[in-house]
Amino acid sequence: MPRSTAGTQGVQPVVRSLKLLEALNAGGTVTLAQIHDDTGLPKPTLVRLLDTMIAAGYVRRVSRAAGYTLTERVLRLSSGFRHTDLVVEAARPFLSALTAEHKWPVSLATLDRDAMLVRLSTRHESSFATDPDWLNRRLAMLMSALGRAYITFCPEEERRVILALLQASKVPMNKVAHDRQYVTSMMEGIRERGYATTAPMRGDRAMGLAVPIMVGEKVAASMTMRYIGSTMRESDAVERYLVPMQHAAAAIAANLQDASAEFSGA
Amino acid sequence: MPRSTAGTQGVQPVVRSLKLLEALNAGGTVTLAQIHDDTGLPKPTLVRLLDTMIAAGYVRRVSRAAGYTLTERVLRLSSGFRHTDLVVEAARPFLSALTAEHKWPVSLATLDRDAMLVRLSTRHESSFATDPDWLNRRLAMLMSALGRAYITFCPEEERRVILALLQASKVPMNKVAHDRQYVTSMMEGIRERGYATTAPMRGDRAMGLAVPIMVGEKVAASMTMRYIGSTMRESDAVERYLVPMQHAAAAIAANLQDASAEFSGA
DNA sequence: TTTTGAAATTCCGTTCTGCGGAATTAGAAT
DNA sequence: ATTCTAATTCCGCAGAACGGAATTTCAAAA
Repeated sequence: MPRSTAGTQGVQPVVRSLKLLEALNAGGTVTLAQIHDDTGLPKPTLVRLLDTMIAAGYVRRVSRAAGYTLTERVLRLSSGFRHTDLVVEAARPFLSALTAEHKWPVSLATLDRDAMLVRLSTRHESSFATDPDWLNRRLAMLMSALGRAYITFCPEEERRVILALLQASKVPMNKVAHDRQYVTSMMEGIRERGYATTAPMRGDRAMGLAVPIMVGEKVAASMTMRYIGSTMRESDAVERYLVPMQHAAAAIAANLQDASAEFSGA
Repeated sequence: MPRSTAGTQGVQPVVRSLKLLEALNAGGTVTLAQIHDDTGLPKPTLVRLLDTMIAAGYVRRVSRAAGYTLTERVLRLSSGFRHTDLVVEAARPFLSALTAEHKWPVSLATLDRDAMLVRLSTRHESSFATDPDWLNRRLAMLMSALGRAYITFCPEEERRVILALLQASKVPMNKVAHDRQYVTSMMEGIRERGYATTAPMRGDRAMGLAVPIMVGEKVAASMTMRYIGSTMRESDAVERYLVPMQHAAAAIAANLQDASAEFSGA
């Protein structure tokens, strides 16, 4: 049993107060009785918790009759959760599934200005740790499989902006952005084949096979499977993994659209 | 001392967990040490709280080294806080100030489909309670000062929709929407004078003096001062209160824009 | 206005839980 | 492999949270 659970399900007042906040969110302005019905918590307990939240500035008592309501301060409880995080959440189980079935680690990255930021990785779920952990690190746009998949499939307008940023960049890895010929033919190849690969690096045994996660015309993220080049040829990897990867990408995109509908409509 | 505070400021674990959530929001993915520095809470306590939140689904441990991060579930803690609530928050102190200075109650309403919903009132802060409390009730668009102020100053497109809704309505009070002549001349008068008044009602001693709260071209809300007609003529009320009301409206709009910038940009 | 009744709030003794310093362990870096 | 920092678990005490019962509040009815 990892992480002791001490017989109870965590710190009780915390669990209860989160329940309470969700109830307030659901109802707008709610009376004590309604909260009591929704949460099943005893009224004196609710009053105590509500008083605490009022003192902390998250809740206001409207009137005895109307009950309680949230203040704008609750926005601080989720303001740091960026929209791109939704992709990460939606993708998590699918990446795990891919790794469980095919064994290689899979990771996912989103655009971060002029590079790809690795947001999610199943490295620790795979026995075949290839690289050091790239989680939360930035990868070069034109050298990494993740970056190539992104820039190739993103809308024309966006691609133009990114390339301009890369050309203005002083980082050596971005120098290739000046080579129009190289960039264009690379992207043509990727579009044709439907996947991107890592640029060959000195002494890097790990190969990447990356596909975009498309939501409409936009690319929400890209994901890559990292395998060790010496164990199989690229054509073998493509034959085995490309279709599963593409299916996963489509499924993630579908989940994502459901999720955003849920939160913009409510 | 109203509402006992028992020597401490509320339920401790709740206060602490809210602090913790804010820290996680500020940092994205944060290590235990960072949270410790941010919040000043002891590490064992933080681990206990974090475990609780993980069990509840609001937090995930990324890795020992990278630390902890929020899950999409935190959106449930504030998803119920609608954008229009921001106006209410921003307006609150200004309405209180108006009532403190001029004694009459002031209230604020936002559009709710085809009527105005009273969102805020200083009725209980004024000695001169005029009406029963209209908080959270819906007022007729064309008869109330609040509704008239809104529909007169809102964008053309929006006005057309509202009028269509009113004409389709079966509520007797909305019948006047069919009288084009009446509606047009009423709005012309309001635009000229810069404020709206309540439609004269039988036996209603209370008079309203309402102005819009404009954010750009849009009307975020309208606010009205309610005074007793027999104590002064409309011209007196206008002379004394119109300019303060307009200033307050402008100040509220300014505050509001700051507030929304803070939360969309972060 | 007074009355009435339902609902919100406070009280307070009991108990159990949250607390955090110290000890331990995990894991990254070398 | 070794080292060393930072995360995590342990555990006995203190006092905080708990919630049933009593009380108060407030709005609507008379």
